[in-house]
Amino acid sequence: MNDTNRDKDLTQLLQQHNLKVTGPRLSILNILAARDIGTSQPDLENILKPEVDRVTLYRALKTFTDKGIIHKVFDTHGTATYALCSDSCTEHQHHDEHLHFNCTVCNQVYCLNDIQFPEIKLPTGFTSDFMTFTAAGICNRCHKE
Amino acid sequence: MNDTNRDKDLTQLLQQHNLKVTGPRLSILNILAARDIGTSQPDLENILKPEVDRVTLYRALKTFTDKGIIHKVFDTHGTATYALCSDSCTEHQHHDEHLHFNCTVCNQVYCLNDIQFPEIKLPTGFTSDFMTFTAAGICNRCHKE
DNA sequence: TTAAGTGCAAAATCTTTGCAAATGT
DNA sequence: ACATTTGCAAAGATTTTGCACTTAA
Repeated sequence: MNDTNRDKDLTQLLQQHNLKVTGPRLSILNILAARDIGTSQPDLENILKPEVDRVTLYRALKTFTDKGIIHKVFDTHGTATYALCSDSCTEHQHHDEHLHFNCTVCNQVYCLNDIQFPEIKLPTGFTSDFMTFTAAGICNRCHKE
Repeated sequence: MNDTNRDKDLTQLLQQHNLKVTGPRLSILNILAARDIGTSQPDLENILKPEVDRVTLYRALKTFTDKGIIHKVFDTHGTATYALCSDSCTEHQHHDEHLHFNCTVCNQVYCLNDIQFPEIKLPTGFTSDFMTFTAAGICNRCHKE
């Protein structure tokens, strides 16, 4: 997809959620859309500096998360990374039950959508509505380099 | 186990790692040993306040983690919780590959040692040496209440 | 005795809040 | 035009660092 088409998509994405289409918001979404991996707030801050104010970034991430446009995935250090939601995410519920891979070299978080989530039987008395699975190691790009 | 025996164990635990046996350290380890669930730094801080200084707590948690006495487990909000290591953890490597359960009511983290870790096949080019699995939901105690 | 550990103060970070100015619709 | 969004400043919260005093061994 070329940049023009992506911008158009992202514009629609914002409009669909009754959010105004602004420069900072498009910049943030463009990065997330282009990278296709989870990106942390500090990383986004560095990429967008100094065009986008840090506070604007915080607020945009919160707004996007609340609206169901992006979701948080935590890397193995507990740092939040952000990624665009699939279409099935809504304002009220996120569907993010796939595996994640956190590369210890580039520290990015991959969504492994193709791998089936394992079946887990919890002990008696425990009920779960949300599960996360994260593997840490070295990704294919970092292996090659 | 009664408190006297536990103190003796924890004293030995510190000595085994060439750490001095001090009041703050025993207090921290006592809480972790008694609770048998992951406990966050803020929770520990409140429990130990005002006997133990916040800075001392930070430093003790870091020292214990470095020495392989405790390890971090992240809850589903990315907050670190701390739990005593099993014997197989060493200064050089932690073995914490069991399932965790994070109750959304009491927010505590349970280690589900009895449940087998699922087998996962990663995509080509990805290698992993560490995996985490966390289920979020309601624990058996909170269901009863 | 003395190296390790503690506690206080202060610095450095990280995150949120308030508000006036700018901007999208 | 007007509500939303932004950017700056400042407040608040969290974490780290420096250093003199204390304490376990």
